[in-house]
Amino acid sequence: MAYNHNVPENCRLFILVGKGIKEDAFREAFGKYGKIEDVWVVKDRRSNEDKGVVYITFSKASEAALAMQEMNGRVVPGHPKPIKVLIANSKRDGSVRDPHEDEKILRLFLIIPKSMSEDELRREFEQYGDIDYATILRDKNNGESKGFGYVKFFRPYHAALALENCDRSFKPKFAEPKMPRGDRDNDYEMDYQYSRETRPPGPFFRGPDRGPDRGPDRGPDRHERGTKRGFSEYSGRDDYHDDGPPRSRFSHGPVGQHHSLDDLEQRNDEIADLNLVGEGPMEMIQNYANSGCQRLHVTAPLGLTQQYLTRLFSLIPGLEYCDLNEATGIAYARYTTPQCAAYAKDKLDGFEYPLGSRLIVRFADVPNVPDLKTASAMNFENYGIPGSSLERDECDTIRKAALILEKAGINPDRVLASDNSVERVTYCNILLPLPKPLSPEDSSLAQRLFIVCQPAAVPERILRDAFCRFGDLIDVYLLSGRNYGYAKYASKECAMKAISVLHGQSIAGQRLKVLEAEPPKDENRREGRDRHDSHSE
DNA sequence: CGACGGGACGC
DNA sequence: CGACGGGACGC
Repeated sequence: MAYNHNVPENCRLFILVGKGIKEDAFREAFGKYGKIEDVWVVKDRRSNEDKGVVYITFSKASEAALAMQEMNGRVVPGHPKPIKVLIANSKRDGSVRDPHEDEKILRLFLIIPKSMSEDELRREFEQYGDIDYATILRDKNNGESKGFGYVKFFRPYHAALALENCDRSFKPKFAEPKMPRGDRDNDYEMDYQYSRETRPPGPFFRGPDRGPDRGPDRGPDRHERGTKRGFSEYSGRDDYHDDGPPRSRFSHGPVGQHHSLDDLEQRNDEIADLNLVGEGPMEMIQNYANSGCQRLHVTAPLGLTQQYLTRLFSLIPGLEYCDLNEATGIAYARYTTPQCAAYAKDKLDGFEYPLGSRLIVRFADVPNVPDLKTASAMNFENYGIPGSSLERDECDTIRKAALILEKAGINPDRVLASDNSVERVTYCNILLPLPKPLSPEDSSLAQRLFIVCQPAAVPERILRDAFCRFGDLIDVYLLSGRNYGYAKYASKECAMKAISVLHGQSIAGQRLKVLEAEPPKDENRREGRDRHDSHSE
């Protein structure tokens, strides 16, 4: 536990190769899927010969999962044999293979608000990819939620994306495999499920060439990738290898700064998945009513830059230009067809960008008729709060789009101010210091703050973004269903700084009170050294 | 088919 | 006024 506790789970690949391993070729081939932290070519201790194994550690599980998905069964330049790529066991587990080890990379354990239904849970997580099941554990007697549950994906990449991007209050972890016992033997009979043959043609998918090493017993070639996949319909890890990007969900591709703008543009059609299932994106755009207007009028939050806005609007196919007056926050964007423009308006109006504020998108050349959606888009303080005036579909759309942005290396959460020690964030009335990393969850608590949001609660991600900026933040949360809560800091100085800056300010439209917390209600006194425990053991 | 180096570091 | 969160899977 000394050096290990900050490495994310499932971010290391175990790769089977032949001898004669060239490390650089691996760095080159795998580097495009993410940030490589370590490459280790395993050699025999005495003879110094390759053992045919390479470990590659990525900075995140999603990068490793994507690399596995894309590289398994492929040939690395300079190496004759196709490689096999697996998520490595933790060092602790050694080489033992759990019969249900896929659960370690497909299934998440989650803390779930008691009020949330399984349907809501599923909807919340299916933005990251296809879900096998979403379950909430309930009390056997009264059916009440126990406050936790599981979501299982079909692909490790999607599980990792969910883990890394879902609201932190879910406290997501990769689930430990746990099987009632003895059941699901048929797991081992069905194999295949995903194969290259089911991949549609097109630039985002590798050609129909089948990897040379698919193994002899892949089962029938044609297999539909329907939505009704059963519980135990796949088994070996091979199933999610080698399958290219997922189809009916957008795939985010490489993550963060490794994602080039070109990659982004290549994935234009995937944004069409924002809220539609079934139709192809182009068809869908064609089906938009011809408003007769190709030009959009955009009202952007002050501080948003030309570059970011252009990147956002170019996610919708057909952008001709996007010109922002950074002084006024007014932009005009033009698309090649009225349908594209209508599509862009539909997708981006009300879009939360950056965190805590929204874009307003109108047709530029027709009379401005405010509609319901616009009205709700403007009161951002309601976003994400139960009873919000936003329809669920809209929230989903916004979340999905924000996710795409993040994966594209655009940070939707902040807009830099000219001074580079503080920045303007549109959810807050004052300039704030730049975000700082959180302290590990097991850090020792130095100071607790009591927070009140008046009159209503503020989404947790916004609180986190605000309170982390003073450093050493361990956690911040509101009590469920309440407008008050706590922030925990690992140092008193940082906590006091948070009070001095944030107390009395406005966050997402709510007035904030930030005070030193009183000691917890009925906590066992850890004072002094009196340990006159009468209990044995 | 198939599994683990080096360096790590607060007292 | 506004005070204390949740954590592993059916018998």
